[in-house]
Amino acid sequence: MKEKELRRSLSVFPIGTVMKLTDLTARQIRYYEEQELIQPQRNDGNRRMYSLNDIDVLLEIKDYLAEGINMAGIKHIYEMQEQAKQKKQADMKRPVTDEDVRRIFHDELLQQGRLNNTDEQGPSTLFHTHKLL
DNA sequence: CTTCTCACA
DNA sequence: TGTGAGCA
Repeated sequence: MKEKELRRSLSVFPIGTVMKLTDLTARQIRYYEEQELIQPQRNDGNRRMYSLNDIDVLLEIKDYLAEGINMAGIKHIYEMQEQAKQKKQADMKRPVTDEDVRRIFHDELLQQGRLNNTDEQGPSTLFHTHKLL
């Protein structure tokens, strides 16, 4: 069950293929990389090469965008996933404190608030992001 | 032909 | 985000 992850991590698709698979423009794909949502590798010719995992993330981003979440919100979602990943180990040994609960609750309120604060643009939001949180 | 970076009548 | 320029 490890070879599979390794294969999904292999960067073998040029941006053109990713565009067709995700329906995103090259501009958007490169922009999301700039936002550190994906980290495609480069081949000898400086061409970006994407992995299946990169494509999965891109597809997820497209869904979040469709649900009205802006880039700031999406970045926070992935930031939290990373935090949860690193914190998981430590939390395994340490019992959950009330401060942990407060932090989690605080982050959720932050994201929900972002739906109203039009710090970016397209405010056709105010939808139901609750099911994601 | 495809992708890259940079810039904006 | 789109789009076009000028390269590789």
